[in-house]
Amino acid sequence: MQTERQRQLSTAEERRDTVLRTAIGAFASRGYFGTTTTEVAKAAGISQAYVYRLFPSKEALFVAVVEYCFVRVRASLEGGAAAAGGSSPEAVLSAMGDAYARLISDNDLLLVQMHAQAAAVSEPAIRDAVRAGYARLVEYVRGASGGDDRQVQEFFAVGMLCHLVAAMDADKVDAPWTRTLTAGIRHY
Amino acid sequence: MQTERQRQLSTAEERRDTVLRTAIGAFASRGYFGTTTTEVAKAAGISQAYVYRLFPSKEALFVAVVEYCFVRVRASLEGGAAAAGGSSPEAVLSAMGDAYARLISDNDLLLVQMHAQAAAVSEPAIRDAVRAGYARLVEYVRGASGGDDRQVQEFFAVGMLCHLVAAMDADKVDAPWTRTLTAGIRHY
DNA sequence: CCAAAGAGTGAGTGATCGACCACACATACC
DNA sequence: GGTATGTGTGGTCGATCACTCACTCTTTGG
Repeated sequence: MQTERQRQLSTAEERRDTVLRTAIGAFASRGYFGTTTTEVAKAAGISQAYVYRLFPSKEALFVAVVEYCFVRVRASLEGGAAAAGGSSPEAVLSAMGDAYARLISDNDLLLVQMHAQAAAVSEPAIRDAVRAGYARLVEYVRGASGGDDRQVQEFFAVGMLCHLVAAMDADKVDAPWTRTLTAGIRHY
Repeated sequence: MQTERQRQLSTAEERRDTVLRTAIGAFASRGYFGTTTTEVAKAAGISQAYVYRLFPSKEALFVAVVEYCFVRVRASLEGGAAAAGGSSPEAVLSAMGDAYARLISDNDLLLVQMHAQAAAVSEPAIRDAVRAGYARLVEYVRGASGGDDRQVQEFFAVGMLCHLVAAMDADKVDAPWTRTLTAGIRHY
C-alpha cells in the first residue's frame, strides 16, 4: 500500500511559529532576564540547542516574541474597530477596549508586554521593538477611531493601568483601593 | 594629642541605609532578575559577601528597596499636598502630580517601580510589597486630595503612562505618537 | 538508490550566579 | 588590658546560565 507518507519533522518555519506562540507563556511570568532558553525550549517541545538553530540569540528570540505580541494586539484592535463600524470615536474606542479585554483575558500577552517595557530600559534592541510597536499601535488607534490626542492618550493610560492590575493580581484582593483602580475595567 | 577618635566602621544600620539608597540605581536598569548582588555591592561600596550579612537574600533585599521607593514616593506626594493647602481635589492632585514629576526627574525610582511590578508576577514576596505600597498610596491620594474614584484612578493611570514613556525614553523620539502619549505630562 | 540538504539533539563549553564560611580587624565594655 | 561583640572581606561552593559542536536521522530530488 502506497500511503501518502506523513511528514514527521516540521519545517524550520513551522517550528519558529510554534516557538513564538509558546514562548509567550514562558516569558510571561519571569520576563526576559528571568526566563531561561531551556524553559522556552520545553514549552515548544524541542531541545534547547535547537532554539539556537531557529534564533541567533536569546535577545533576538525575545524581540521576535514581542513583535508577535504587538501583531496580535493590533489584530485584536482591528477586530474591535470593525465590529463598531464607522460610529463615533467614543464608540470605536470602547469597542477596541472590549476586544482588547477579551484578548488578554489570558494574561500572558499583557505580561510579556510589561516585561518587554521593563527590559527596554537596558536592552536597545528590545527598546526599539517596543517603540516601533507602540508607534504603530498609537497611530492605528488614532486613525481607526478618529479620536483626538486626549482620547487616544487616555486609551493607552487605561491600558497601562490594566498592566498594573494584572501584575498585582489585584482582582484577587477585595479592598477599596483595588476597586478604585479597577473601576470600569472590563475583565472576561 | 587625644583627638576624638573618628569611627572608621559604619554601623550595620547605616550600611543598610546606604545599600537601600544606592541599590535603586543598581536595580533601575535591569531589574530584579537582571541585576546581580555583585552590582548592588559595588554601588554601595562594600563586598558582595557583606550584602548577605545585611540582607538574608536577594529577594529580601529587593523587597526592602521597593518598600523604600514607596516611602519616598509617598513623602513626595505629601509634600505636594502640603504645598497645595486645602484647596479643591483638582488642585491637590495637580500639586501631587507636580511633586511626583520632580521626584522622578531622575528616572531610577520610576524604573524600580516598573521592574517591581514585573517581578511581582512570579515572586510572591515582591507582589505583596507592591500591593501594600499601592494600597497605602491609593488611600493616601484619595484622602489627601478628597477626589472621587474616577479622579484617583486617572491619577494612577497617568502615572502608569509615565512608566511607559520613561521605559521607552519616548522623550528622545520626536514623532506624532510620542507627542500624543506624553501630552500634558510634566517633565523636569 | 544514493547523495545533498535540512531537522533535531546529547553532551558539553566557560562564565557567572546566589549564597556561604572561615577569618581579620575594629569597637565597646569591664 | 583583655575579651566579647560587631564590621567587613577573600575565597569558594554547587548550580545554572547562554551558547556551541559533533553527530544522527529524515526528507528531497534526480
